[in-house]
Amino acid sequence: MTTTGAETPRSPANASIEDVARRAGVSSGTVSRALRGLPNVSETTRARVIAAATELNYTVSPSASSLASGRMSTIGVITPFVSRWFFAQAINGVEEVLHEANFDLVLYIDEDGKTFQSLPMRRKVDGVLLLTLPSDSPDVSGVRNLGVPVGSLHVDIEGFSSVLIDDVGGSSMATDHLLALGHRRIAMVTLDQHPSVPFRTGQDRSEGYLRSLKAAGIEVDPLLIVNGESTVEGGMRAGSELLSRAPRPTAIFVQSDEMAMGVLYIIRRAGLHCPEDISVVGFDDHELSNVFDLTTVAQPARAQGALLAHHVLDQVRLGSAPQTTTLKTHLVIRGTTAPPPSGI
Amino acid sequence: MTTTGAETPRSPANASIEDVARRAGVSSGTVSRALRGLPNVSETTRARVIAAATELNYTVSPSASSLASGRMSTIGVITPFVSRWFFAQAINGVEEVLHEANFDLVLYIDEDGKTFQSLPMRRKVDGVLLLTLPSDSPDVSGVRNLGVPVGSLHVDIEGFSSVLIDDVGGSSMATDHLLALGHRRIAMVTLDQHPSVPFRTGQDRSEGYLRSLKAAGIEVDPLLIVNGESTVEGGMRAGSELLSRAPRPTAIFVQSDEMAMGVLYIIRRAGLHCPEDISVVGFDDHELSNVFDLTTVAQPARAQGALLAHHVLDQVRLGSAPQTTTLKTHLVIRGTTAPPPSGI
DNA sequence: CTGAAAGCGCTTACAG
DNA sequence: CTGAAAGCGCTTACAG
Repeated sequence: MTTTGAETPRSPANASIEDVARRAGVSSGTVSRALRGLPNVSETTRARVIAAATELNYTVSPSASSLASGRMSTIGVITPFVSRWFFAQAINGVEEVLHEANFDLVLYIDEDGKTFQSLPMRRKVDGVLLLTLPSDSPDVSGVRNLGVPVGSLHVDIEGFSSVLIDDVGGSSMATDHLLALGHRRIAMVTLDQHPSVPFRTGQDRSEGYLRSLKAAGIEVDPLLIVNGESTVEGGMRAGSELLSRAPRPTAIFVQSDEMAMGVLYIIRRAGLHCPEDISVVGFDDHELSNVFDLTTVAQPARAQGALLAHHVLDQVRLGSAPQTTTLKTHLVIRGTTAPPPSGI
Repeated sequence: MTTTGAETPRSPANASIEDVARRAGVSSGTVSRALRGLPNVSETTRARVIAAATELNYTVSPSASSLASGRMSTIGVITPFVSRWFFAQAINGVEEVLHEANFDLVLYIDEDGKTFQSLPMRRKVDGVLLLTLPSDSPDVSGVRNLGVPVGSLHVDIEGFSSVLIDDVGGSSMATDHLLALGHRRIAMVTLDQHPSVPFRTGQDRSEGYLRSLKAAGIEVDPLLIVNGESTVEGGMRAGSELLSRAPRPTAIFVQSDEMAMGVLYIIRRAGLHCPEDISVVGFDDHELSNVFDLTTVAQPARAQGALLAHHVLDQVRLGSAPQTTTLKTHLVIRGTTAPPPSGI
């Protein structure tokens, strides 16, 4: 097989740093420094090296580079789902930041915490981003012993970077909005609660609701609080249950938009109208929320992922300390909330 | 810092293969063979090595292993979105298979085909899975020149493995269903068409519709075919347009469930009822389709990802030839389709 | 500013 | 069945 020139090398068995060094008339050490933009390389030499590298279509061998330097340029991301709105958005934010920083994203989808035992990312990542925690036991010691910076979303763990949102405040806003419209009989559909896990999301959102009711002098009716299991289907079940209460609630605060979609479905299916007969507020600002015309508490999921990635990247590259940031939420008022039916 | 025994090594600066060899009283070459389950190692030696490795909590250094062997145990996945149903499901399928095979999944989210130019996965993956193609020009030569097996979803490219579905047949089924219910004035909302790209999805789904109408002896009305831009919002726009036609169509075949959700929203918002006034069929069987009670053509997105991963893994590990598989679709009849209003 | 050389931690023919 | 040794392709003190 003859080649007609170096112009279009048909996968010419990847040039090595030695090839580049030879072509540029320098040592491989100099090539390494020049290509990585290190100081102490004359500009003329650097230019020559870059030219040679370009001509040879050279790319550094990641494994050789990692082996020699100990840097992997890779961040492991552990997520329970890739298909749910919040996680998908967070991953988008993470990916954008890592990509920009020339880090690779190794994805581990882990619903039940197996990854925390087998640690498949061991020795191949410079850092780990936890979009979730092991569900049974909050044992993150394996990840901690990896010896690399770790960041966690929505959970504040000693020694880890984290990004949180004000779940209490957000839920309180949602509840206050319903109160301001004149509602008194306000139900709540909760996320799954994890008693043994430091995920405070569900508890915090409940707390905001309780706090607002209390501030308004309204007694809490435990029959108006139902678990929606974090899913659309669970929201449907919870919605059915709440519609059967007598007297029926005039408004429902739902701790996630996906569950709220289930609730809305049930309301419509029961022949009721939202918001004329009953108001609904969600939490998330899911991308379909506007399609459902759903009033909701918006949280910046993508920004949370991006920020978490930045925190961990700072630790990896600058050796800085773990950082914790709490992001704001805000109420998005759409068409599923209105004053209660006048008959009540 | 003193250690109180080898039981709970607090990140003991990662044992190397030499440490294991010393402890087991063999050479590092034997350790390598024993741990990888290669033949030509006596079972007693293997047991000794495994014991030593366990005691030292040894894990092979991926970069050293890759450098020496040339194998990366990593597959690159390029996807335009992680948040859309089809891609999220496909990624789930891919991840499961790769995880099972002990391969890492490096994720590249790439909406506009940049990845095909910069090739960030160069020299670090054993194979590439394309859940998308560069949108401007169908130039996959960069990926091809990577010199590793490539698989593509929904596009059949020479030299690549691929997984396809019968889009023509599926759309034809959907249209036939509407015809069987008695509809004659059947509109269609199309996916974005990519004239220069070998993505046949949109064209094929249109073809199935046209074929069924033709077989039924119905003349195609170009005013009843509108582009929905592949999004919920696009579906809303397309829906509005179609509702303004006179006479109004009695049914709409929508080429994706997400667009169909937009169409359903518009129908409801126009004060019309589905399916009493107008029927709608989607395509996908999106996870929210049952919430919308949407009749649709189901395609196994997760299985497609899994199968594509298998195909490429076969090429990587067995050196087998690229494989192409076409998967079936089936009609899921729910509540958005019914006979046309009797007045018509 | 640059080079020579050690070293990163494995895998893999090659002998035996 | 096992060992000695070369080699994978870089990075990084260390000299100069």
